[in-house]
Amino acid sequence: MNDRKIRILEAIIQDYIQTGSPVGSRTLSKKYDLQLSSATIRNEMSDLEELGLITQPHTSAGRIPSDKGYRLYVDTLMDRSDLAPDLDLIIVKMLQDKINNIDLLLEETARLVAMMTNYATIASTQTLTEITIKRVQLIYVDLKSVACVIVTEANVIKHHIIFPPTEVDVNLCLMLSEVLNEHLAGMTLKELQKTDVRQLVPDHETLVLQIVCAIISILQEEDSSQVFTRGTTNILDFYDFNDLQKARELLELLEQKPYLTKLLSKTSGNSVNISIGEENALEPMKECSLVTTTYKLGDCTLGTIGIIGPKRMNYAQVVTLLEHISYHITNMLSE
Amino acid sequence: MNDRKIRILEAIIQDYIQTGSPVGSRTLSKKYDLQLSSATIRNEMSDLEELGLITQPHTSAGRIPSDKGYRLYVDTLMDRSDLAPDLDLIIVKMLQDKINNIDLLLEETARLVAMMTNYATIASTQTLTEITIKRVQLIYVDLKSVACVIVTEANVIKHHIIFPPTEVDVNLCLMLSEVLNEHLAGMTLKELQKTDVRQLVPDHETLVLQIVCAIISILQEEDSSQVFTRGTTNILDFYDFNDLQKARELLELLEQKPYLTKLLSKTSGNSVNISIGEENALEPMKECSLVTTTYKLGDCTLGTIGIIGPKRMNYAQVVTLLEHISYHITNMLSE
DNA sequence: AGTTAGCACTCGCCTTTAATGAGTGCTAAC
DNA sequence: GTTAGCACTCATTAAAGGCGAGTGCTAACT
Repeated sequence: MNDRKIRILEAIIQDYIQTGSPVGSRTLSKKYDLQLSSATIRNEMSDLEELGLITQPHTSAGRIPSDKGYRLYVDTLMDRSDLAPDLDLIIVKMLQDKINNIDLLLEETARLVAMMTNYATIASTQTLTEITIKRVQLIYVDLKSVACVIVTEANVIKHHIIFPPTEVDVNLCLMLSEVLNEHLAGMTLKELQKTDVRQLVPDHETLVLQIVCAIISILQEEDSSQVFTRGTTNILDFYDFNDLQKARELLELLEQKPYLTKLLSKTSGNSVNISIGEENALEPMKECSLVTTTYKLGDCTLGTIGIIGPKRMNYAQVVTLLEHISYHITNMLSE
Repeated sequence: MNDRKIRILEAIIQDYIQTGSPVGSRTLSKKYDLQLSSATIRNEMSDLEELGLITQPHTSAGRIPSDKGYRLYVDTLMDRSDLAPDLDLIIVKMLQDKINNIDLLLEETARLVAMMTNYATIASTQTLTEITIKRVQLIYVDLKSVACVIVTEANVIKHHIIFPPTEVDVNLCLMLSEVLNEHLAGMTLKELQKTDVRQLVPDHETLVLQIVCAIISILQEEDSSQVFTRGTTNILDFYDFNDLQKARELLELLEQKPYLTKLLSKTSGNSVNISIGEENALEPMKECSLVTTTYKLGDCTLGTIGIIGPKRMNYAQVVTLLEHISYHITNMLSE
């Protein structure tokens, strides 16, 4: 791997990302300032193919980058492109009035990212298992039903309606709210599960148990994590007409929350994550790349944003955009 | 329009719904028990075309039903097919444990319908403008924020977080909850808007005003109506490969809540509604049919279910299914 | 030894051409 | 009023041929 090979590989990847058709030696020698004849480039390309960085779709076609080639590119070659400064402004403007409602914020973010990139976008709130409870409140609905509302550390509000075995009244609800608040505020799900709540209110042991079960189910239910997808139809552009079937499978997958949650769950660390082609676990994603990032409140991950594009997506643009979005949201949330 | 024409029209529509390719006179005379030669049928078909009930995609092709033809069919010709009795059981089983959470119920319903029909399915909760408030509760979150939770007549719970101008405490929240409950419970949005709330708690006029505004915005916000779509990829089957573009437009439309709400808002009456081809207002829907129904609690419409299929959809099956689903949900909810 | 020009060969893609067959309208006979 | 027969239409499919981008290999050049 000499410097010349690197330059040629970079040119191939850039050209392929731009045009979408296999890149030939003649194109490279003419379009890029490599100072080499097409024959020399052909020799180098042959080597690059042996190294597994590029492949030929068929004999007598140009070369396209392999997964390994893309990986090398995003890891070492790619330089972050700058984001147009007015885009920063737009991002902040579009999102700042949604900052009080995390669901709306997510939805808007997904819309925005999809619009700016023309790729499919997913945004999700984290499951609440590691978030602490800030407040618990029971609301008397009628004789036979009580709404159980919890507010988490991140000001996310969730609720669940329960039907107690015996009739209830307003005062009971208030009293229990007070007791529960006192004992449960500040706990995470794990702590809550370890707590023995049966002694809290001796007269209403079963009711309290029922309520705490409801809270636990709110926190751990998959349903507590919202997921939004936007711009999914862009997927139809990734594939050629003949394998519409594949695009369809992917679209179907994006309709199902469990898969989406799984897809985004791998996002780790505090920067941008990239998963290319075969690196993706899910079958329909193996022709795609996934770029994800998270946004946080303090140390606590609140949600994830992901972009699904073709393997030949504009990584530089996408990474830059996600970095900025994540930065702005994290910033706004911490105020 | 003699009886023979009706029989021929019916045969054409049935055959086209089944096969999807234009129906010719010879096919009709052989496949259906009309006791007529193809030549006679040709003459009748020519008449049916003049009446605007069928059309030819091009000279020398068979006939396909026009929108007007389908309309006649669903209005007078179509006989309800029976639903397999075990399907009734499945419907009840799948839905009954979601009955306490209207959002989950909807999501599951959409999934179920999409699975059973292989058409795209939409389900939405109604906007809450005409529903009465059953209970209001303020939850003290921290010094600077208060969660405002309302429970509606249908046990739907909604919330909104507000940031009062001055600091608050637990007792203030409880006191205000009590007062608001006393005065607002039983009101609909319209009544609420007419009410002058400024005198309720003289010491906290602005706060109360802010809270009531929050309630109003919860009730009237478009966002308060959840919409779920399932099986949207089935749309790709409706169109041929060449006008993939149209399918795409429709898919895009189904990603945008305002359009979906608009689409379903036309559903009226208490039975099943059918809208065929050009009868649909939205451009990308003009190649489709939409079948909708509602489910209710008492007199109050709680939500809508809609199925989007090709104009040649199996109306009998879809109508029957929706009737049953609507019946079961309405039934379950009223318990 | 590295680089380049030249050449034969490959193969996907596009266009043209021809064949096929389902279907129609019209006419004349039953 | 119904039906058989016939000429005609036209989308669809398959085969054939030309085009062009691209490759690998060889031999010559620096």
